[in-house]
Amino acid sequence: MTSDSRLSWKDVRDRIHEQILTGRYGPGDRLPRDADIAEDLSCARSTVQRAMQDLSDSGLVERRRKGGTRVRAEPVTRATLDIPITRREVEQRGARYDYQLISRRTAPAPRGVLAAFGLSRSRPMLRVEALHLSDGRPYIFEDRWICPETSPEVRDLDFTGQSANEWLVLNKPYTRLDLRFYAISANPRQADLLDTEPGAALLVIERTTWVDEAPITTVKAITTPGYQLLTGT
Amino acid sequence: MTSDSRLSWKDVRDRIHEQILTGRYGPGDRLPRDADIAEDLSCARSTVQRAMQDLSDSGLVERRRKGGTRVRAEPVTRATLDIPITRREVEQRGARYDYQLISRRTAPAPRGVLAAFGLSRSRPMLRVEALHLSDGRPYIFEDRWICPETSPEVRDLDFTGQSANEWLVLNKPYTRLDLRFYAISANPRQADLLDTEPGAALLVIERTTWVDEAPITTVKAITTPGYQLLTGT
DNA sequence: AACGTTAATATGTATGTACATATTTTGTCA
DNA sequence: TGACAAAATATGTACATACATATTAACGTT
Repeated sequence: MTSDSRLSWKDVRDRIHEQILTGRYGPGDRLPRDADIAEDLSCARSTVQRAMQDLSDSGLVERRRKGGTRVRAEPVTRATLDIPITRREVEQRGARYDYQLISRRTAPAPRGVLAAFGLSRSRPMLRVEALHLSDGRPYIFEDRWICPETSPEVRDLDFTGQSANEWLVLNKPYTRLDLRFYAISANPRQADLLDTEPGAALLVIERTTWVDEAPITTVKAITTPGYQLLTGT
Repeated sequence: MTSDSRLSWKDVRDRIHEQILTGRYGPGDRLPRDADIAEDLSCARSTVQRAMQDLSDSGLVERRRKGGTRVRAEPVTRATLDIPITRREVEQRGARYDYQLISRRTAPAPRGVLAAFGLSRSRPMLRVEALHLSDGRPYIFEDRWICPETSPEVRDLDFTGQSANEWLVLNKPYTRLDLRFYAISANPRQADLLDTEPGAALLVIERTTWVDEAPITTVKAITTPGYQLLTGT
């Protein structure tokens, strides 16, 4: 990758990956130590280290100090998921984006919300319901709770122009994120809002964020029928 | 992290992360070059590089040669998803795992399967339908197509004892993976297999894998009602 | 002003060395 | 034999240096 003579860490990674692919090393097998591989390929140990780091990140291999490196015995399917701001998601599909605030009011957080945050005692939070539209048709309905103790600014925001989704993602970076996906049957209200039939199967993307243990927001993004969430490109 | 005097790359990363959190650098802003940060913190540039690499991987920051480092203007919610082998998933919940082969036969791959692989002309593939059970109750129904040209071994496997899920994950590492999630309404057959009502909302996890452009398998994992897919721990 | 070439520059990579850290292994003593 | 301490060891990190590479900025020519 770097030059034609020197070995790049990606070359080393691919080499080892291939040896795993071809069965040279099977699940649970121990690989040679970095230093030996480095000598074998006549490159620096740090180059092997970088390659191994990547293989470890991708879940193919497990490394432990003194224990060495071994191929994962119980492999997992690991993927990275990118969820953009909804506006951007719509626009990137070449559609026109619209946003509609449905409700915004403060109320004591219900049990489900407290559970998502891992809180025990109840407290008032800001609930924002909104609809994202693609080419004028409902796209995602979001039901969001925001903790005003962590984000006092929200008291002065009405979320009519800019969605809470966008404002939070732009202004409230998080240190911890929980994501969950599941399917629900549309209840009458959801069906009405999303312009579909009650009972329709809907994918829900639930997201909860914190800054250092302090809860920021939790949101249920209820998608329209047929919505698909993809990995990669 | 390393010692008490020297600065570890995680320290540097957290420091910069915090400066982004506190608004010292906002979306789109350009950060100082690595070398300057290194001098500021009196550490090596490679330490800053390592920290920046991590911030870049986590989607918080974008780096371009000569262009420098800047805070992502359109942030994304990035998460890593680990999908274990179904057997292990069940066992880790403390439940008993059972597996039931429903059908195994060769047939021309339908359009949807060819589309998933990105193939144009049809060809025969092995279809395997199976049920994973948790404590004797249906857990996931998998509808899988395997390309026998890429994995000739499957011709001699009956998948009665070991599931195709497990065999493939253990023996067929992939180089490319596509994942998609969506919701469906159970049709009568699915409802019957999963012991639920027709019309129930079900989460579907669709997975397609390749080795270097050669298709391995594509599978629809149709989960039981209430199933949730989580990130992190 | 428009365009293509050249220089400048910030990040990316490779290397060697020196320690740090987490485990395992070994050794010792009761 | 068993428990605990000490040595051995493989990975992890930090640093300094040298070069590679991609991209922007500068510059001159038409």
